Amino acid sequence: MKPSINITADNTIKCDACSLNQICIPNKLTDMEVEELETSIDKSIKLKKKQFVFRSNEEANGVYAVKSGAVKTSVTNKNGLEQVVEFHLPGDLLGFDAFDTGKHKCNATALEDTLLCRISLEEFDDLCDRMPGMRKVMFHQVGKEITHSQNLLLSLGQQQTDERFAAFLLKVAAHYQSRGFSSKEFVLPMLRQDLSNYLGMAVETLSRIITRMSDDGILETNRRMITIKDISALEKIAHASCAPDIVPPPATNII
Amino acid sequence: MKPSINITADNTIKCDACSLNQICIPNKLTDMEVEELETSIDKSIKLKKKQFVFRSNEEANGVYAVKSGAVKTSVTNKNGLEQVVEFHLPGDLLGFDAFDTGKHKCNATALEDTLLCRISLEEFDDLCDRMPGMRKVMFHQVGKEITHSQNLLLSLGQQQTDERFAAFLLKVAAHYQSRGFSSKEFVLPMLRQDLSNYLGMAVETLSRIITRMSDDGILETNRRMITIKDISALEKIAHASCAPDIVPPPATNII
DNA sequence: CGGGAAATTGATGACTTTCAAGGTGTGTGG
DNA sequence: CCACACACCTTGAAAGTCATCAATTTCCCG
Repeated sequence: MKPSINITADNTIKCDACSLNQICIPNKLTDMEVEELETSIDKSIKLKKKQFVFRSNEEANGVYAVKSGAVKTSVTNKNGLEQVVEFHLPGDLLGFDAFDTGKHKCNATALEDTLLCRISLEEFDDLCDRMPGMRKVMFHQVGKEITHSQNLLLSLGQQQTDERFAAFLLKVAAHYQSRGFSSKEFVLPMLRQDLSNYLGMAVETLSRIITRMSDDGILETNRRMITIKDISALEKIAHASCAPDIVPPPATNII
Repeated sequence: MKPSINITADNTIKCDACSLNQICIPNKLTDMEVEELETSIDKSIKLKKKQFVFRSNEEANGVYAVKSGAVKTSVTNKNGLEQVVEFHLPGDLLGFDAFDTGKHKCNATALEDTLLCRISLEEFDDLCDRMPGMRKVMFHQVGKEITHSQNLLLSLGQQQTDERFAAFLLKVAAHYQSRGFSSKEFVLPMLRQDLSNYLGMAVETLSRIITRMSDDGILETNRRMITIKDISALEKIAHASCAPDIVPPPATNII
């Protein structure tokens, strides 16, 4: 485990000049609101690989945005077993797991050297009170996290290992595409260990899946760089678990 | 699939007379707030087994509280595969999956004949604006759902089938105990099918686990009635997945 | 450049699913 | 009120998937 350092970096880039402003908090705010937000942000959080952003049961210090690098969030049971809950890439927010109790429910760890922006909880609360756009940010984020958890549950509960990995790749590809990057060629910033944990399988299983898909010409890998060669094959694998006799249930609601 | 009926029942019980008022919304409100809440509740929702409370992608009609019976919520993928997300017992709330977009993300189905109370979204929004207690209810509920999803993820990703079932039983037992009922003897209102789906295993696997635990004297079952005979054995099974060489990570935080 | 962590590969076997059949209970209609 | 049908649950046998263990290779960092 790396030592804890909280370096203060230079702090010159304003939100409206930040390359992430369309996918970060500002995209839901007016120019005036951004101006005000600006004064409340600590843009100097610098983390080295394996350092914690925050830890479970800890009093929350604020809400974070990933500027560069990557962060994983995970929960741990009393036996020390870890389950990775989400990977946070540039533009993603984290820290909302504490917004009801004030204490974090999961651990957040830097996967590589990472830059973060932070708003303190008090200021975030205050901004939520005064800015409708900020409440939108919060609702949107919490809804996103709930949806994410449900999808992951569906994946872990119902899909085979290769289906899960294919679906994961497609999700990451869509993520990068929506941010203007290549959806065919990208870096997976996490260890195989973390990814296999997230996908609910052994490292060896993940490794074998990747090898098999490479052999089949579906993708190419060079360490953490992934190149998708046959996206339709990937889609076919991701949706393989199709029960033939499923019919959509009729709409019998109470209202 | 049962037909859709929306019967209006008699509506005489006030919240402060309801046996669930300590575990339902009123427990976070002042007497005056309850008085006001009272006027906004439709207490007449009556569902038959297998009817939907609401369905995925549907415009949300409100927030619900289970008065009697039981409801399951589940998500479905494009292949029609279902994953049960949660079982809602008397006193539990549901409908918060729509609170950011206004549209539900999951299906909610009555597991047996069920009575519900409902507040419309508009009135809920309005009450949240005016009553601090109501915001507390919302935050608490959303936090609860996030925590629940994370725990279920941890369970599906890291535990063996019998560990998952044991942990589930202990959770239900704790739930009933906290509501003043027996923690040793209770009814599981859901089908084996739904429970096995929730726990991420085949029905047959669940059935075999139950049989084995009965043979081992850990529990007795009569259809849906469960009697826990040896709770410590159950706890031992639930926590079995203890890796011997896990040490708690040192506290290296950024703040 | 060397040590160690991370990733891959292979062999084996446990756990779980699947398929199939039988049993049990519930509810509905006569 | 009874009987029958159907849905639900249980049990058994066989097959597959995936985890585990162990060894090797690759790559990263100091």
